[in-house]
Amino acid sequence: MLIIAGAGSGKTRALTYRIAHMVHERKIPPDSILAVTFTNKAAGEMKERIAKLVGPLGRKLWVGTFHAICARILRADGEAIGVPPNFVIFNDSDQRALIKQALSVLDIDAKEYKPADIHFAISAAKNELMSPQEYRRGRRGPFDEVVQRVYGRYQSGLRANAALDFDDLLMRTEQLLREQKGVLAKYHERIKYILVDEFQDINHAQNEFVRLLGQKHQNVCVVGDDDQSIYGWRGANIGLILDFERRYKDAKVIKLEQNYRSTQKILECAYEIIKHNEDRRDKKLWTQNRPGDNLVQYEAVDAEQEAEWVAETIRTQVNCQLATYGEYAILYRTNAMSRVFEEGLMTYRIPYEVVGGIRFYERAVIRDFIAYLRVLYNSADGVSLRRIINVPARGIGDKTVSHIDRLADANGLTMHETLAVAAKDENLQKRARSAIADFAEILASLREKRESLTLTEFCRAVAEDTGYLRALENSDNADDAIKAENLKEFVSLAQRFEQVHEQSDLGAFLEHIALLSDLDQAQEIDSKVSLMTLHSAKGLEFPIVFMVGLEENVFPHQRSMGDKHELAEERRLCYVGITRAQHMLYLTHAYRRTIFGAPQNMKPSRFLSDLPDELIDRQVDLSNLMSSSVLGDEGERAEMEIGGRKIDMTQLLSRVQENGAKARERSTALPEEPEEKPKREAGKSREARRKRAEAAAKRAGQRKRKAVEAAPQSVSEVTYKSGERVKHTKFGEGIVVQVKGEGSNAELTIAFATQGVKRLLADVAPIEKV
DNA sequence: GGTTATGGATTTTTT
DNA sequence: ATCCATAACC
Repeated sequence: MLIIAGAGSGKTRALTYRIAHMVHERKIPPDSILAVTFTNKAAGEMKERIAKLVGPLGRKLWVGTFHAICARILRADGEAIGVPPNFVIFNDSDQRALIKQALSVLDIDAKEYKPADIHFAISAAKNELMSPQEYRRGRRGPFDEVVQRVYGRYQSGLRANAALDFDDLLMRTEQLLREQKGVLAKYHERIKYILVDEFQDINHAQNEFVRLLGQKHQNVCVVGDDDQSIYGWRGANIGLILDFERRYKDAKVIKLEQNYRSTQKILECAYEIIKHNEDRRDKKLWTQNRPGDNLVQYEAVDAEQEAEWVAETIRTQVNCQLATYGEYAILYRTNAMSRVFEEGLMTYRIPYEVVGGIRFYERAVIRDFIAYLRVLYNSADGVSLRRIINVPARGIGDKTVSHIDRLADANGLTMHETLAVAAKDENLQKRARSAIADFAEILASLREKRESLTLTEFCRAVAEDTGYLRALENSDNADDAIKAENLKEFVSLAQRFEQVHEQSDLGAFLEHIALLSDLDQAQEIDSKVSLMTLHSAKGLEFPIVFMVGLEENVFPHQRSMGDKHELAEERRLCYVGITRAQHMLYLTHAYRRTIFGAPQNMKPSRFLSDLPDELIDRQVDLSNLMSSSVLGDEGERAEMEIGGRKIDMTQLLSRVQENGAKARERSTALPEEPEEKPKREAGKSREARRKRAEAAAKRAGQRKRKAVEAAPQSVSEVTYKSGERVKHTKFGEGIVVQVKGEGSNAELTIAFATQGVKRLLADVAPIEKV
């Protein structure tokens, strides 16, 4: 069965009710049902909802992500194709390290062939189930040649480390099921019903996995929406959802087109965006919900103002009890954009939660510690060993390490085994030898302890015996204190894992953290504004949504420019964002944004101009006019172009009061008294939060100082600020839109109601404030 | 061998 | 603006 389910049409509900029906009405044993999702979040949610419907029986269901399920299959049966049962899972940075190693072995310049690009190519090949040998079919460039060689080397590197990468989990499972008929038969026996969520995001390897598992019983039910396919860059192939009908000849196709989530106006806008895409199944969602309010578009001068406006809007609404913080989401295109919004929210003391982004597990300390655990779990893992061989510094530097490398190569041993050899090698300095011996001793004693200790105790022992924790605590580097805290936090995380999971040995724990990257999700997310990328927002809904940074080259992203398919994907991403909103949607953009530390002029996103005027209320903050790039030199009619729209100056003038009041409000809202640091939430990234809070406080301080400096030096001088109304003896009334310089030397740019825009000197021009 | 200074690249989205 | 790799210095 193929269920084409539009956004907000109750897709997860359809899946969970189907499962409940199968269990309750059809008396199908729950352990013969497999439900597959893409994200842990989705898997968790599904488990929860099924548990509610089905009760304790539901726990026997097999629910998980593709990767988690494959890992489980490979642990159980992978040995048949040479996958070691205690394999570790390499993440991005491990993979990158291995690729760099391969590049240096093959003597290829990492500057010419970027590891990231090669990684991407290898990953793509694996998603297409292509081996290194098959890689070059139909490709013949120097880059492809390099990729092929690195790919081969990389795979043997993985093997030598007893490791699999994310893509291997899929590729090797496919291989296992394809080659080992006995294994396949075993799983056919076990799994009779397969359900797949978000089928539009499926890639070739995953599709093959489903096909092999489902081919016997032909009972496969998939749910998806081609308009929400946003993972093409990861190998997802929309074609496969179409292929489904061909593959399963008597498949039923069901369309869910009623939306239960959003207002009519929001849906209308979503449709206006998506309808521009070609090659989509034409469908139009409808709803019985109320029409709702118009969407609001806000234009800011710069990203800071944009963030401030968002924060202010949220605070005002919450203060008026129109909503609670937990009902808001701020969605942006790239993670890098979260920061400016975090600062804005902090200034207004609004509690928030960043979903995704810099993760706990990606921090250097934590990765170091995990590397220790991995080495102790799987002694073949040389990548991890290399990472921690000199952490904390113990006198085994690069020179010594490459010597060990050579020894390992020469003797055909793992790096770990080579330690014993190296400790006796006369070619090494005595100091290095004893350092190596001490290190090997630490590892050996820890490995022994592993037998008798619980997971938590063992983690504690690793932190202490390796001297890592001590080194961090004794350091006088301020950052190290934070790192020590992190380490302890990690140990208590292990403790929590041990309490929650029945199977809580080291292997299970390592797998858990390898596959679950954002375990530190908020518990009390209900009371906080959620910040996340548009990608992470897929599958979620929020009463009030801010889509921010709607600017060309940000969204649609620069890298998608010029490619029709990628632009179509950006458009789908926009569609996904809009359809997250239940009651209200705000769309914001800024004319200036700092990218890579350099301020850039930005243009409003093309997506904004696709929205129908009558559904959008545009809020143009007058200080936009400060941006001279948007000033037009209009004549008598005194029209100006702002954001591609003609604005009548008289209208503009009528807004002056409002804006002036707002500006005054804003300047008083800004810290008069020293900024009291926003309440911090316990839990994830406490110190990251602290750092950011400090940065924000600093900024606020600077801003304040600036304000003081800008104040008139002498009372006799008249100073002008943008947004103020002035009267010129000849030109009549106008608004100051830009002030260059200070005091009487200032050059003012003034927009006059009848005479257009003029540049005047403050102390010469015959003007006075109105 | 360890620590600090400097220059260059870097940011799409995720299991 | 910040992270990372390499070079210079202790």
